[in-house]
Amino acid sequence: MAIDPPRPKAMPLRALRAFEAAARHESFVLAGEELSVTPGAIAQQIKLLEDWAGCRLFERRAQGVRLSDQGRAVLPSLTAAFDALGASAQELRRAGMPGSIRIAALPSVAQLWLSPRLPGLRAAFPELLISVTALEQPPNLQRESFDLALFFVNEVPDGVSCSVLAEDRLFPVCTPEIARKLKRSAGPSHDVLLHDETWREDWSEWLQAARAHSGKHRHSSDGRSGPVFSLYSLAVQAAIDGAGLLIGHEPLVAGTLARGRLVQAFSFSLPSDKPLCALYHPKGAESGLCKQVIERLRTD
Amino acid sequence: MAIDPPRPKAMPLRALRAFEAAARHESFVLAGEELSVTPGAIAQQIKLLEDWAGCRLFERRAQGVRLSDQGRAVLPSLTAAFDALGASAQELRRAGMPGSIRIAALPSVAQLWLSPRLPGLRAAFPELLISVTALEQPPNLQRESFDLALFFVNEVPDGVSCSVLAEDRLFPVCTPEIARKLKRSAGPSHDVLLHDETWREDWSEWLQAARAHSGKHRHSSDGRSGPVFSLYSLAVQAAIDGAGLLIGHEPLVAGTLARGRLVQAFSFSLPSDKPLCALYHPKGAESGLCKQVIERLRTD
DNA sequence: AATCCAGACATAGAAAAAATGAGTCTCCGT
DNA sequence: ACGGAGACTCATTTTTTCTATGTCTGGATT
Repeated sequence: MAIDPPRPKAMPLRALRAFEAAARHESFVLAGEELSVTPGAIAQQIKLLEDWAGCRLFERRAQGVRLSDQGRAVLPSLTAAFDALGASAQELRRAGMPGSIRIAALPSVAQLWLSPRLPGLRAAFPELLISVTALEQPPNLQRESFDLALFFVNEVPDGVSCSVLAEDRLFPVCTPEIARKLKRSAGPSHDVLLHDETWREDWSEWLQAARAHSGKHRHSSDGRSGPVFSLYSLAVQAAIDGAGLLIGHEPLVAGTLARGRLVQAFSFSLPSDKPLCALYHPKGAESGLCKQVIERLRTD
Repeated sequence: MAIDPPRPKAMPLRALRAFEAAARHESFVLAGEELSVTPGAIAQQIKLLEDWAGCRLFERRAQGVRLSDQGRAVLPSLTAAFDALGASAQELRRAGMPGSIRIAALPSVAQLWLSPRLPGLRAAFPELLISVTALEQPPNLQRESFDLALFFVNEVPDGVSCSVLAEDRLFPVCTPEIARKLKRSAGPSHDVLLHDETWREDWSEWLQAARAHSGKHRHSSDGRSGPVFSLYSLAVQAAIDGAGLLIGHEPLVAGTLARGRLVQAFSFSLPSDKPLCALYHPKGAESGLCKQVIERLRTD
């Protein structure tokens, strides 16, 4: 009669977090990215949790993992629990640093859109401590300690508020000199196409839409050739330096266009379905402040 | 302009758990006991969290800690979040081991009350896997993986169901030989009093109540003298061996009394306000099974 | 007033947990 | 058949967490 087996171990918190992320993405690679660890670390945590729980949480397949029924059953409540935990933690953190606002933004947005507006923002809220962090992906506002996220998005997770700052339109831009040359050749057939790492399909999409629209703008490479920049602002700089044609995102190149350093190369512009949005947590203690900041940014 | 500070670290889960426990108890010592670590470990985790959040969570005083306002503000939601997390984790674990029931019980209850009933229970539920763990304190059923907890309690935490298995009464017990001797001396004035570690006040309380009731039963030591046993079952065994007088808890000595090994030494018995209860989580997947088991135990 | 004591703290060192890195395997799609 | 993506394992390294020990503080006790 098994009296007194060792007291069952407390739930493995990190393993639960790893599982929650992995289950949500149905991928160890993506979970690893979310938590900033390697996929191997996720795999180990999952194994740990499987041992603790006594059942398989994922079906392993060569091309990825698939959530087991048991795993699927608890995922919603687990996610809700971690969101609640995140909310509490953020509440704590905000209590610790009142009168400050943490902004997350796409690197290109931070540099090309937000940066010029920061002086005005500081002037409008002199007491406010502003910090800006560049992220490739929108953070989970329920979990991570940002008050405001500036990204191009078209769908918003539950429990997050969204305010559109600017619509996005795609069109090729280049220096005025190159534009004059293009006037004669009627299309970018053989010109250098500049690309951004995170928007590699921009040229393909624009070319396809432009052809459908006007029959023109055939390009030899179908929009895949040319140098790729890891930061959009570098690509913009290259375009300013006359290195070739870049697909401009309207909110990001507006300033440069206004200063005449770049011009719209062709009249066709492709509306994007992902406007530049300000995302924020409506329950955040600073959400009133947040709204004021957004209003200021939008009207700047 | 501080672009791109290092990405803020994810919330420190263990530190949050430590804080939640410490805040709930307003004591690092108790929190340490709950989590099975030293108070120093709790203090370190708290410091970590304070650094992360950027504010003091406790006021330190020589005689203990006092929760700060910020800390107090988040405690309810934090507790709720961890309860939710615990519920999810337990759900996972139950999925992993269906058809089993984990019982936590006071060591004395496990040995003296539950043990004799286990064969009957196994007979009634042949397929059921039963595990029994002895604990000094009732576990938090929201967090720990027990389906059923058997303890003497008079108040039940929120969200936990309680079924009374037996009322408790306190009265001195001893061997029949000693009882005969006592008949002549009219009270336990100079006899050896046996004590249990976790119920050290039993003798004092019984003596006080007995004196108030009948004016008799004065004891030279006021109920503080005599050997102390770390397990009640050892004290019972000592009493059976004629080592002295022990305060019997009715549900725990009923069997021994029935077998005639011990007898009630004096007629006065003190009703306890803490009946022997079966605690269980009403939302547990196995709670139907749980109720059947309780019913079986109660009628045994 | 002197002493005791409980509880919190700091530090160093030990122990445990987690993460990495490299190499392997398996299936999918070409 | 081949290449690639994704996950696995295992050994190693790094980080985190815990303990052990001694100190300090302020209320309670004598």
